[in-house]
Amino acid sequence: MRVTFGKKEKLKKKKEIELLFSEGKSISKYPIRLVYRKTFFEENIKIKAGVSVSKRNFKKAVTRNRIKRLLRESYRKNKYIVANTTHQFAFMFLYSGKEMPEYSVVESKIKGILQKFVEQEIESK
RNA sequence: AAAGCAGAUCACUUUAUCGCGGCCUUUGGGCCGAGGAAAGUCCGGACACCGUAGCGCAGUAUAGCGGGUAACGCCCGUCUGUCGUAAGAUAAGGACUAGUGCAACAGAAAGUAUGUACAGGUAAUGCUGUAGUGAAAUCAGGUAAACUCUAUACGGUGCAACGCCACGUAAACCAGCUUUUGAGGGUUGCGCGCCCAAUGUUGGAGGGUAGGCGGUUUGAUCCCGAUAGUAAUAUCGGGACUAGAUAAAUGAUAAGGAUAUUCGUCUCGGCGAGGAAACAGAAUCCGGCUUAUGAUCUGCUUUUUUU
Repeated sequence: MRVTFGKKEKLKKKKEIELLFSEGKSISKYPIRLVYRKTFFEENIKIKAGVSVSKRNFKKAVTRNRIKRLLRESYRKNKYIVANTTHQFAFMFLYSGKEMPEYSVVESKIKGILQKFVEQEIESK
C-alpha cells in the first residue's frame, strides 16, 4: 500500500472526536498516548487519525506545530502495522511530554503503540 | 584603533526520495504554498449587522506650530525646553488677569499677613520707605504626569459579523389588521425621548445542529521609472498576480555547496580540517505602534596614534 496520509484519513468531525474522548480506550507509552474507539465511517476507510498537543505544555504555536508534524509523519510511515483491521477505528495521538522530542524517539514510540494495539484488538479475536 | 550615534538590507541555498494543502488538467502530470515581526491585540480604518443608533449630561482619548494620510494616539518638517563633549536622543511642550486646591528650606509673616531696627509722616493708626528671608512679600508669583477650563474626535457589536442552502418540527419566532389598558418591562452610566404588551385572525417562516457554500482573498496591493515637494507623501506611465487552511496545509530523511566563525600551517596570502544560525507559524483584510531576535553593510561623532 501507499504510504500516504491524505484528507480522508484525518479525523475531522467534532462529534466523532467528542465520542472518542468520552468512550475511547487508550494505550500509553510515555510521552505518547493513543486514544482509540471502534466506530463507523461512511467512506471506505479503515482508520481515521488525528493528533493533538496540549497548549498547557507548549505555549508557542511553533513548537506545537512541530510536534504535531512529527506525530503525523511517524504515523504515516508506520500505519502499515494496523492496516489489516477488520473493523473501523478512530485514532487520536496525544503528546503529553513537556519538552521537544527527537524524531527518532517519536517514531519508535509510535511503532510500539501500534504493535500493542494490534495485539490487543486484532489478534485477541 | 577604541567607544558611541543613526539608518538600510537579508532572514542560508540546491538536488534526490517519501509526504501535506489549494488551483488547473488532455488523469501522464503541471503550477503555487508563512513572517519581519505572521506575535502582543495597544491605536486607527475598510467591511458587515443592529433604527431602542436621536438629544442633553457624564465619560474616554489627544494637546507648541505647519504639513501628510482613508484615518490615527502614526509619519514628516520645524521652534522651544531637558540630557549628552559631540553625532544625536527625548518631551502628558494649550490655559493658573474663571474658580478651587497645594507648596520643602529660609523668614515675624506665603493670603483671614505686618514683628523688629532705623528714617519719614499724621490728630491717630504698618500710614510710607529702607534693612533682613526667599524664586516670589500686598494692584503679587509658581504648580494643570492637582481638580478644572478650552479645542478636537468618539453610537454599539465584531468575520464565531453577515447572506444563502440542507436536515427538520414542539407554536416558544416575525409582519399586517382588530379591540382595550398605559400597570409593568426594555435601552449606553444617568435624564429626556423612543419602543414593547394581551385576544382573535391572515400570511411568512424561525430555534437548534459552530453541517455545507459564499464572505475569503485584486488590494488605501507589490515592483520599476518619471514629475512635484526639504521630507512624509501625491500624481502619471509600464509591468506583476503573490497562501487561503478550518482538530487547521510548508514536514521527514540523505547528499552536496556558500557565508560568519574556530583550529592547524607557513612563503601572510592561500591551503587543509571542523562547522553554526536566532526570534518565531497566516486564520476577514489593510495602515501604524510596541515587544522578541540572528547577522551584514553604510554614513556620522568623540578621543588617541601615525603621516
